[in-house]
Amino acid sequence: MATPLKKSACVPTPPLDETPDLRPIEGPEADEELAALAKAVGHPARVQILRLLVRRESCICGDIVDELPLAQSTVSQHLKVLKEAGLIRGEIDGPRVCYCIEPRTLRRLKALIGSL
Amino acid sequence: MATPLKKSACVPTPPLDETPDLRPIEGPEADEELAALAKAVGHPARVQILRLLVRRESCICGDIVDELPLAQSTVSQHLKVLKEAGLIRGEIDGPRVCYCIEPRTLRRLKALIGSL
DNA sequence: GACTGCCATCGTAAGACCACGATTCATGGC
DNA sequence: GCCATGAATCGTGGTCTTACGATGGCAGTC
Repeated sequence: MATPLKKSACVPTPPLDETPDLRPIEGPEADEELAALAKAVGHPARVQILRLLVRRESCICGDIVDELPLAQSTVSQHLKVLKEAGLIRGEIDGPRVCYCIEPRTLRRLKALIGSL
Repeated sequence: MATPLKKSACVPTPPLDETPDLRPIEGPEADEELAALAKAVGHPARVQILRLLVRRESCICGDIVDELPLAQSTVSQHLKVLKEAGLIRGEIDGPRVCYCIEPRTLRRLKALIGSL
């Protein structure tokens, strides 16, 4: 069940990309959703991580640790928060893990913010 | 120095509205700013408050307390968070206080989110 | 002046967040 | 099999939220 890919680019960005979101842009559930996403973005380190991942459209891994002035465990926690919010995705690439933006969720966040 | 307005609509929305933002959309300061704004939005009650204030383009006051299932003091705290983030403004209108959206900051938030 | 209503603030208790070092787990190379 | 490496998780403090009731201040009203 191994990925037959070279370890160079580690899965740039997943298949689905343009399917529209069917969920409502407002209402109680949308409020909860927006709050959860905003909370995940509500820390400078996580904003930096998101920026890093957006900039390099392909994904990186523990280079994030080198870019941030934080301990490895702390960065890992921030990554977990972002992953649980659905804003990023982590894929195992051999010994390391590569993270990339989940464009669908990011678009969702923009739509929700835009509805304000 | 009293406002010569009837107490019906309590200052719809302030003068300046269309002046463009000169601050950069990314960089360390922008990251901090986005994180602070997102953190302020990162609670369902505050999202609801923002929605309320956007919906009624004029501002309301303690009606917010009636709309939310929270104690008056809790709502007041949430209002304080939003005010300190610069997302809303509170003006004294006789015995009550009227809150309204600060459109400039809201636009700033949208721009920052949009830069992701 | 006394009273009422509206709102902010204080004080407090429970829980969440943030950061770190230490540990554990998985993978690939030897 | 054994070791190195990259990453997640654990455990621990310190700080920040969140919620509430209680208290305090201020603008109008009587």
